[in-house]
Amino acid sequence: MAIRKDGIDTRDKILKAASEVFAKEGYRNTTVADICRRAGSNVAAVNYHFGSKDALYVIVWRNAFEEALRAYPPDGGLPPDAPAEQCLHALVHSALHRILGAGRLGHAGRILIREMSDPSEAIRGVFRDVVRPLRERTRKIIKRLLGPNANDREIGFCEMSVLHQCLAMGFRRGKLPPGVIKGGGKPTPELIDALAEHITKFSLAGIQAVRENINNNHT
Amino acid sequence: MAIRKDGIDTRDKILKAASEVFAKEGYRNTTVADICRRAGSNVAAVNYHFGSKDALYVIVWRNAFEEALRAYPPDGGLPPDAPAEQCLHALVHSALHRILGAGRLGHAGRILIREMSDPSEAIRGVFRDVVRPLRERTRKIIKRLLGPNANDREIGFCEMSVLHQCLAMGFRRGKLPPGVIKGGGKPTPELIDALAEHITKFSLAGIQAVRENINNNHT
Amino acid sequence: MAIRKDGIDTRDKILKAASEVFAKEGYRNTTVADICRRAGSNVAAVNYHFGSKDALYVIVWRNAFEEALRAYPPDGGLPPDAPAEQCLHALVHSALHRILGAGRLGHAGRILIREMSDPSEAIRGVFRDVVRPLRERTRKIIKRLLGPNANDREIGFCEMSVLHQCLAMGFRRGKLPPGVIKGGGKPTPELIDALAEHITKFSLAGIQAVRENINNNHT
Amino acid sequence: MAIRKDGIDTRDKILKAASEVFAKEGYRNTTVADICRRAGSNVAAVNYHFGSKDALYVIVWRNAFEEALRAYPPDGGLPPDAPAEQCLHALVHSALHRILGAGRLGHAGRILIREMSDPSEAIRGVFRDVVRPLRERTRKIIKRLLGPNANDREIGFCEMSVLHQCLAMGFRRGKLPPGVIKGGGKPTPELIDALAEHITKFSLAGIQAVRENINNNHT
DNA sequence: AATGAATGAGCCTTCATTCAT
DNA sequence: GATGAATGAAGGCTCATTCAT
Repeated sequence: MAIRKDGIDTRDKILKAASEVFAKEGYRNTTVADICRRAGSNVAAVNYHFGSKDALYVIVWRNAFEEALRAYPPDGGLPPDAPAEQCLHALVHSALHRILGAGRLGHAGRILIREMSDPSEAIRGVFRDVVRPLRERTRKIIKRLLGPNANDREIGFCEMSVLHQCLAMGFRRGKLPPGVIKGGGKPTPELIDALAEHITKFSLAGIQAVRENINNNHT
Repeated sequence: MAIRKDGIDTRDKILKAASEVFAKEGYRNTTVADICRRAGSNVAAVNYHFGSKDALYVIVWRNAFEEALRAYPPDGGLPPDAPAEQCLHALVHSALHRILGAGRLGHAGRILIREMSDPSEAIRGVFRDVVRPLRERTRKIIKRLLGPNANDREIGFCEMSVLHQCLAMGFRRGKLPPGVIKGGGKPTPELIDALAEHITKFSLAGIQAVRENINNNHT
Repeated sequence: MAIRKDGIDTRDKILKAASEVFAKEGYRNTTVADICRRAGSNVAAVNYHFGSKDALYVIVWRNAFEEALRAYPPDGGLPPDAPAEQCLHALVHSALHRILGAGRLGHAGRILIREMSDPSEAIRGVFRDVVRPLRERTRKIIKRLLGPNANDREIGFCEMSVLHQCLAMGFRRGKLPPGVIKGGGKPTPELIDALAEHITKFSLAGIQAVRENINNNHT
Repeated sequence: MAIRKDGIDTRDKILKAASEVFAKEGYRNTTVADICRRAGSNVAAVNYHFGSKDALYVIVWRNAFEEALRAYPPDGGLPPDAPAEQCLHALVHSALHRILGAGRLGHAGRILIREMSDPSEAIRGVFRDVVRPLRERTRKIIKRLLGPNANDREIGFCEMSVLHQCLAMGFRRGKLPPGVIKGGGKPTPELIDALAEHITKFSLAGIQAVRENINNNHT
């Protein structure tokens, strides 16, 4: 019944525009007018389709994260009983792609980073839902790598070491420091892969060192 | 020529209030009224003393950073020819204290983190002036640890690994994940020290692994 | 030429919904969306069927009033030459039922009251058409009760005394003051009848007093 | 220190403008812009001085009512033990002046009437505080006039009969029906006095009739 | 005949800044 | 030197209405 193509189009256009602007500018810096201008629609359109700026933000966020998780699942397609080293690599690899990826696929990471340092009231719930599982997964892998003698603090520290190497990439807003890439431009997929390789190797060595330390102290 | 004591007081009170609120809420979430209410002065005071919200922000930022650097110098008081391992520890230790420290001394770190993920136009210049030297210092230490065969990319990657483990702490806004500290509260100086210990050890092992890899590839 | 049954249905549903909402919330507090939600139709329906919110309001008003007048005619079915006392009672009785009556029949009264204190431009015409005859009828009855010596002011005052006792009930929005009815709830038909009884008796005594006063002054 | 005359002036101008517009148009129909235009100030002034439209409304309301009560106290300056007939007259007289009075003194009544038929959420509390005492006073007088045998319903009915004759005048928004005053214009103080006279006499007769009825039924 | 989509005008409020003392 | 008052430029949202099917 009177399904108008442009109805869906406008909604999607707004969603697209919003995810771009939110990712780039953050919640507070983005105005509804910005989004609508970019989507080529009227200011009232956001409210019509989503109810409020807040609600739009939540939807954009959820969409972006789900899409990114689909494109780069944290298990990298590995079986649950794969070696912990491979699991760690898969985790790091997918996280980096989500955070640094170009286009839509990078929005999730960028929004996430913003939320971490500047949480919008609107989104705490979503945030928790999405970040906790990731942390759990990391934790499990770390546990396997540290062995049975590790205590909570040691696990927690290693968890932070690994995750922070990935998350902090979001700071750079897609730009790597000079020296790593000529001109400090945006990272190519190949560079992201190399970075994942590095972080994995770096972290495995770090974790191994912690493990040895634990075992020495226990004997 | 009596120096207007309370003039200076007001200025200082605003500076103090501003650094607290900016650190906690970020630039855009902070209103001039917030600051002035907290400083016990009136809304016009900010503009009167500093010209604009922007200018106040820049000053707050510079002050906070300089104060933090004085309190926790990145060289930790070590002589320039100290062993690279000690230098790395000093670097990490001071960075963590600047970022996680309680009270005024933590403001610098928190403002820094915010700026990284949400740069205010007002501050790009200051930002560069302040961050680059730190990066240079880190780079030099990494270079010494990696040996003469390391190329720019390898150095850059390790530099990021180390710095990001520190910087990302700012995300947490002073709260560590559960398991590391009971209740996820604010970190004590002791905990910060332990964390510095961990990051240093973790990173040295990571760097060492990278170094071995380099040498293997070169033979 | 099948008559679009659901077309009429929609129109009627809107009319019903509108009369309820208008009576309860008043013209300005009612949104077209409110009405359409309640009618189970879409926002465009009001404009489609009635042209505008204003036009719908006018129609609702007229309908409600005519329906109420049919259900409770001001003459109460009395012959024109019935005793003035009975006519007064019939008038009061029907007015109270129109104003306080439950369901559709009360809408007319409630809308009327609202219009009196907050006239919408849209309706002045209708309002006059509908109120004037009532006033005329009241006036005639009062005249008979006051006798031939009453002047316009005396008639007008008594007219107001009687009508206002009825009309002001609309203020209460269907709730009577505590003491009159337990819990201050909505009036039952029996209570309305009792109230009509009271107002009639009260007013007849009042009018009689005015009449005596007139006659004393004239002698 | 730096008391600016115009500060107070603006606040007062807004208060004045607001009480006029609110009384004339009601809460919902009045825009902040209307008020400020009338007060010759900026739209932001309302928020600056009063915090919100709601808060302004509450203040206007309270002011208007208090001022009106001061100008026309419900006891009319009578001693508490004055004859009930005189008390009733004083009550009616003052109520009518408050409701029909010209200029500022009439605003209270007009706002009151609006609130009765179209309550703003903002004001329920104030409303109760202000109306209940009046009702109590009326009730006491009625009780004295009805004698000891009256029950709650009889008292309540009479209370309504008296109060409604006064309150409903607010409907007219200052205009009396044709016949009472040439041209249906605004009531003069003299006319208001005459009306008070009428309502008192009318009501005393009504109450007396109710009383006789009570006593007949009790024997 | 009917409707989901879209719009623009308008409203209340916030806020950095300026004014006048 | 300092401040209470005042402002204008947005910003988010509501709503009656119009558009396109």
